[in-house]
Amino acid sequence: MPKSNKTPTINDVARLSGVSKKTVSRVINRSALLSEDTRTKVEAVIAQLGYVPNPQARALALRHNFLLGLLHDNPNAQTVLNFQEGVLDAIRETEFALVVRPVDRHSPTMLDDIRRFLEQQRLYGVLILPPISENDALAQLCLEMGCGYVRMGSAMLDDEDHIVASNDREMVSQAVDHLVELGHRKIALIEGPEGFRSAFERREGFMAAMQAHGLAVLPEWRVQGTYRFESGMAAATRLLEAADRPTAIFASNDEMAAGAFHAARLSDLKVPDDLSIIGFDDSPIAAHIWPPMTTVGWPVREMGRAAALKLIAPDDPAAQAFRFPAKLVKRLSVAPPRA
Amino acid sequence: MPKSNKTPTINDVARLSGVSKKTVSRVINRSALLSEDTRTKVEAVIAQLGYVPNPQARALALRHNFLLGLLHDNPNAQTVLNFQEGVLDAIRETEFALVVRPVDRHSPTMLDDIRRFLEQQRLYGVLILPPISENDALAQLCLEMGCGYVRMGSAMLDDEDHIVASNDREMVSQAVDHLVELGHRKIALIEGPEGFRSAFERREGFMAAMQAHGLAVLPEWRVQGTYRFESGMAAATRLLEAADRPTAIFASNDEMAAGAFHAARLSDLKVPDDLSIIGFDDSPIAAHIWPPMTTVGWPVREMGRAAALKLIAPDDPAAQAFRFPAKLVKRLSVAPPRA
DNA sequence: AAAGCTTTTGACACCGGTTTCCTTTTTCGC
DNA sequence: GCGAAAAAGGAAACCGGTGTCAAAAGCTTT
Repeated sequence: MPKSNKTPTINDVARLSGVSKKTVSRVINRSALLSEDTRTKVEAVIAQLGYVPNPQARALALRHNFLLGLLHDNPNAQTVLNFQEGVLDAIRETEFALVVRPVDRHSPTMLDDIRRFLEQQRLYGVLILPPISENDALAQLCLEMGCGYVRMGSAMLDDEDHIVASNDREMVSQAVDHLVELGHRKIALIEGPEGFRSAFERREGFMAAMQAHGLAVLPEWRVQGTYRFESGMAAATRLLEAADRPTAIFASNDEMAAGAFHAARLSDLKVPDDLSIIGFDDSPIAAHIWPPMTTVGWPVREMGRAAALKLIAPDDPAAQAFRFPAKLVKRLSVAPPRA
Repeated sequence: MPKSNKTPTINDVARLSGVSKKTVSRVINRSALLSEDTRTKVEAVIAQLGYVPNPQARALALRHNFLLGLLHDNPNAQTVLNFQEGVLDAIRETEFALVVRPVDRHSPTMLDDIRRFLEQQRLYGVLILPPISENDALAQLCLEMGCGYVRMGSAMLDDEDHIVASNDREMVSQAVDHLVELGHRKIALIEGPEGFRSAFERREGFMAAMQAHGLAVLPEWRVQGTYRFESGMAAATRLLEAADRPTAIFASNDEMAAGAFHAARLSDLKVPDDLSIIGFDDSPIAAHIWPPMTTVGWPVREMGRAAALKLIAPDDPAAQAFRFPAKLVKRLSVAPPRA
C-alpha cells in the first residue's frame, strides 16, 4: 500500500498491478502493442488508486507541456471571455490548460516581455487576439521560438493553419445592404483608428458596399474614431452637424455606436426614427442600451474553439475552419428614414 | 559549445562555467551561501547563453508548480478581466502564470469537474471569483487537495488569508446616503437573486441604511431580480406601477440598473429628473448608457493583485489587505426628487 | 604549524514520467 | 513439433531541475 496521504505515482500503479512503469505508461498513452488483459488489469488499479499522471513530469519527458497561452490586449472584455470559453470547449476533455496573458500594446518592451513569457513558460502554443494579432513581428517571434500560434483576425492575415478570421468586408456589406433595403441613401461611417487592420477592412467593406449600391459617400460622412465610446460620441456629433445630414450611421464597433446614440440624444434626435445606427461586434452593450442596437456579430466562441483545435488537434475536422461567417443581429436601432 | 539549436539547460551552464549543476541551481535560487565570485561568473554564463530554467523541471523537483488558477462563473466580463489584470500585476516579475477556468455553476458535476481540474493541473493555488466563491464546498475541496485558495467575496466569507472582500453593506450605505442627502425619501430596492451572498449583503445594507435614516421601505418597494438586464427591467416596471411610486431606485448591480433605465423610458419617465437610479459594480455599461449611471465601484484590480500575493508572497505587505474600500462614482443618473 | 570552525562546493540520488533497446513470450506456417 | 516472426513487456537511461550530505577550502586561534 502506498503512503495513503500522498498522491499516487506511476510507480505505485506499477507495483500494485505487478507490471513495469513502462507498461503503465503504455496504458496511459493508449499504446497499441498491449494485451487486452494487462490493459484492463492496470486500468483497474488506476481507477482504484485514483491515479492521475503528473503533467509536469510528462511535460519534462515529452519536452513540451500542455499549456496554451492567450495573448490579448484590450479588445472588449466579452470577446476575450467568449474566446476563452471556446478554447475551453476544445480543451475540456484533454490535459491542456489555458494560460492568459494580457499585454500592453503601447509598451515599447512588449515584444521582449512576450519573448520572456514564452521562454519562461515554454507554451505549447499561443492564441493571439486582435488587435495585437495584427502584429506580424509577434507571429515571427512565435515561429522563431518554436511556439505554435493561431491568430484571430478580421481578414486573412496569415495562412489557414495560423488564423481564424472573420470576413469583415462581407459583414459590413450585410449591414449596409440592410440599411439600403430600408431606404437609406445617406449613410455615414465612423471608422476605427489608423493602423488597425479591422478598421481598414471595415472601411473598405463599407466603401465597396456603398459603391455596389451606386451610393455616394460624402467626405463629411466619414469620420474617424478610436474605437472608444467618447470618440464615437464626438464623431457622431460632427456627422450630425453636416450640412447634408446622413440618415444612418454605421460605426465600426459597438462602443463607438453607443457613443453615437449618446450624441443623437444630445442633438434631440430619436434613434431610430430620426437616425438609424448600426454597430459592429454584438457586444453586451449593444443589447443593453436603449433602443437595443442592431449590430453585426461574429461567432467568437466557435472561433476560439477552432483556434485551440488548430494547435492541439490539427486533424480534427473542426480545426480546418478558418473563415467564419458573421450574422446581422437585428434589434431596434434601425428603421426606414423619415421623409 | 552546446548544440546551438537547442535551448540551453542547467548542464550547459554548469559545463561552461566550470562548476556543478548544484552551484548553478544555487545561483538561480539566490542561495545565500555562495561566494560573490562564483555567482558573478555563473551569472555571466547564464546571460551569455540566454539560459532560462525550465519551469516543468523545477515543478517536478519542487513538487509544486508555478501556476495559479482562476475559477469563475458568469460575473460580468469586465470584472473577470480586471481581476486578471490585478493578478498579473502580482505575478509579472515572477515565474508564475495564470490559468483560467470558467465553470458552470449550474452543472451538477461542477465540483467533480473542478476536482479533476485540480488533480490534473496540480495548481499552486486558485483564485475564486463570485458567485462561486460563495460555495463553501469548493473551498473545502481546495483544502482537501492541498491547493491554496483565495476567494473574492462581498463579505468576510472566510478568514483573512483566504479572502479579498468588499464591504457591500457599507458600500450600499454610501449610495443610500447620497440619495437621502439629495432629498429622496421614497427609495426602492431591486434585489439580487436568492442564494447569492452579495445579494443578501446588499439588501441588508440597504435596509440598515434606510433604517438609520429613519425611512420606511414599503413592501412594494422591494422587488427581486436575477442580476440580469431583463429582470431589472421587469422589476423596475413593477416598482413604477406602485401606488406610492418611489423617486429613486437602488439596483443591486449595474445590469439590472440598466434594465431599470430601460423601463423608465418605456414609462415615459426621465432619468434622473423623474427617477433617480443608482447601480452597483461600476461596470462599463454604467458609463456607456444615457444618462451615465451613478454607481458604486470596487477596486477589482487591486483585489486581484492582493489575492494573488496572498498565495505567492504572503509576507508581502500588500498581501495583508483583505477588506477593500469602495467608492461611489457619481455620474448623471441621480438628481434631487422633483416636487 | 596544527587544530577547529565556518563557508563554499560537488557527487549522487530523486522528482514522475517517456524513450530506447533488448529479452521473453506468443502465434503461426509448414 | 520446430523455427521464425510478431507481440508483449521490462531495465536502464534520460528529461532538467532540487535536496542531502559530505568533502574541500578558507579563516582563526593557539
